[in-house]
Amino acid sequence: MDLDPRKKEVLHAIVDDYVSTFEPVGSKALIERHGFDVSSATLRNEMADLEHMGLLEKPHTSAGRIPSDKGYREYVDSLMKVEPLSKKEQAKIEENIKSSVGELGDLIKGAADTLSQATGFVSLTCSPRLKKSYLTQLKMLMIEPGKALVVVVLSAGVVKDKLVRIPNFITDKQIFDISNAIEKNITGKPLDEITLITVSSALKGGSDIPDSLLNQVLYEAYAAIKQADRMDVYLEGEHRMLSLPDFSSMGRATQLLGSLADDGMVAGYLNEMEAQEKHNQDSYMIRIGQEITLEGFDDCSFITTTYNMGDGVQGNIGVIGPKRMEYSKVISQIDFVKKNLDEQIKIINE
Amino acid sequence: MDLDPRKKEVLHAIVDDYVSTFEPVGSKALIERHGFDVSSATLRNEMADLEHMGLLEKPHTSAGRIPSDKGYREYVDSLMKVEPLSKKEQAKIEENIKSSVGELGDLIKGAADTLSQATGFVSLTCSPRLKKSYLTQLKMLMIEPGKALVVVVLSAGVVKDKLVRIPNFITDKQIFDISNAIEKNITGKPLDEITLITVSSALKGGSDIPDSLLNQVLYEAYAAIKQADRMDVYLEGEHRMLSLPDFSSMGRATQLLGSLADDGMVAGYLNEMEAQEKHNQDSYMIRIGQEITLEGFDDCSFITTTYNMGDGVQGNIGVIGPKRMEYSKVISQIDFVKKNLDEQIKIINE
DNA sequence: TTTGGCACTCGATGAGTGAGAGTGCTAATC
DNA sequence: GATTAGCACTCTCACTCATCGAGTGCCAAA
Repeated sequence: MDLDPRKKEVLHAIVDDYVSTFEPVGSKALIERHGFDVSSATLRNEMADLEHMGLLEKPHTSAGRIPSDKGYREYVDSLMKVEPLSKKEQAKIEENIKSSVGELGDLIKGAADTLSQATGFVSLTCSPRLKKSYLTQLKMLMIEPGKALVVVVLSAGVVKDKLVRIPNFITDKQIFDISNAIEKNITGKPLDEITLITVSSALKGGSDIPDSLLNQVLYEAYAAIKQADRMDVYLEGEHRMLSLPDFSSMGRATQLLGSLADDGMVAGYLNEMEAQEKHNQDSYMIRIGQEITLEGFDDCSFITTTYNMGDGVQGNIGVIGPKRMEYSKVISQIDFVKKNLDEQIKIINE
Repeated sequence: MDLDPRKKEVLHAIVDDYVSTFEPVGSKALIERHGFDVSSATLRNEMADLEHMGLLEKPHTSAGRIPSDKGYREYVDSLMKVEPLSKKEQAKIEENIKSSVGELGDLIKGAADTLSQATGFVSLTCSPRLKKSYLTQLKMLMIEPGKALVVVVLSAGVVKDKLVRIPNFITDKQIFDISNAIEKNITGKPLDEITLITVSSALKGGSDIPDSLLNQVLYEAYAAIKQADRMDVYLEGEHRMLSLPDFSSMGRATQLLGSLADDGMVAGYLNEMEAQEKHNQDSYMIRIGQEITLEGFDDCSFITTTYNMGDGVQGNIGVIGPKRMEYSKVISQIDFVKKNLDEQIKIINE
């Protein structure tokens, strides 16, 4: 979109104003608050132009203008300048994240909490897609007769486990042997290339256990491996959306929280988003208003980026907020949280 | 509270009416809908009496009556009759719970989802208090140099694990020996009697690892054991509260969801409730309105019961709903979900 | 103890009104 | 050709006011 400089200024000013006041911006207000040295009539003409171009809208005839989805998009793509957070805000985020020590899961949860608190919106984290990471260890541990714990260790130090049932009279020693054999078979293979056949091959016949029982154990091991790839989406701070004027009508609020409650839907959309822009990894994915194809998110924006777990394994972190948000600030916040998270993960992993 | 029979009838009718209509109940409505064969004036007198006794309230002078917290309490304690669910409802719940197969965690989550869906309120589950359960196994598994997985197995078949850091040059074999020694030391002990000293005793000096490093490993093992006792509260269906007329004012809704977002607070209160009525295990704990000492739950009720994991280990399951609820029905629903959950857990554990 | 009658209270509803903010358009001006 | 002043017009919002109806409390009679 090619706008002459003044139109850019006007759009910029209207977005800024609307975001901070949540009130349609009129030509007079624009002069008062932004020191344009032209008359209100001139601005009215500019605004009418911007409206024809689809960048602004009017809620009704005698109100000021608000940015359209396209207007926000233009603002995000070409107008805004992302500035770093103040020292104070940085310190708060740093402190928050550092205090959520412990395991990886706690750390990510802590980052999500921090992000939601900082932005006042819903934060979203998604466990890394592990399809491409490879398996480094597989252990099966007898818990009691008939029950074993399968521990799957992946590259990037990710550990997953699953409690499975096995035939009752399989012994400690047998499980140990089986898991060693499986491990030998599949170590180093990317997760998405492991099939039940890969798991089983080279095992049958080499054991003193009847095939049918062995198959059961193998299947459980295989299921545990596949489950490691489960995509976990975690949303935090849903209630914060209720305090926003954007969702102060009960209807909208109900609908939004209802949609958010369906983790699976959000996870699916995240996947879709990622497929759309595979090119620029490590940068931001932004979806504004109706660009979001999910029902009920017309007044929202998604902003996500990736965090790094090493070995190229990446998860997602970001926010879901009202489309009327301070994009530049929110992006800084996400960016800073992400950096801190990356750092802490590195420390955990050595 | 000793009420003459007609007062009982009147209170019963008012609670029923108010719960289903959410409108203050007047003397006329009472006659129309409940076929009392006395005049409205008589009922007015009865209602005035019940109000003096603190069982009813008036929102304002010219409105009907609504039950007070004390009124609901009387209703719950002496008036209502709990009736079994219809076959249809039973079937739906059964089906729902059976479809959430997999690990214990999935099962409990599934039960919570089912309960929330059936009642339309927030469901609440809490992992069992494990203080009194004893340790049956402890294994440490080397993941990579410097990292080990501690697997803690408790009575009732509960398995917990934690990824810990250990000194870099401790070997596979050493970890194996240490975990065996610890296991020997504490197997059979109740969780709350295990201290760092119990874990360490009889180990020092008996190994070729320097004490300071050994201590680090022991401490991590101890931390993993202690963490097994972590009380996990899971709330599901918060958004459903928004659809209830009871919380249709934005202010109340915001406050309620804000409070619910603090899992820790709810967990703490649950503990407190349990301490108060240790006598009648396996039955219901009900808290109505202001009986709940947490801020912001004046219009809510908690109803919880316990589910059984075997060996006397019990977790909690229940709902948080508006105090204006069909208590008898909700109790039946909780009861039925609990029974199904108990059954499924038994199947998982054999 | 119950009942009919009556005056009174109070919230909800809806119509009417005026103020205020903002627009688009036209004609004059730079 | 771009800018501006002026003006008629539109639409929302807040406020007032009157009315309606459901429900109460109380009193006197049955």
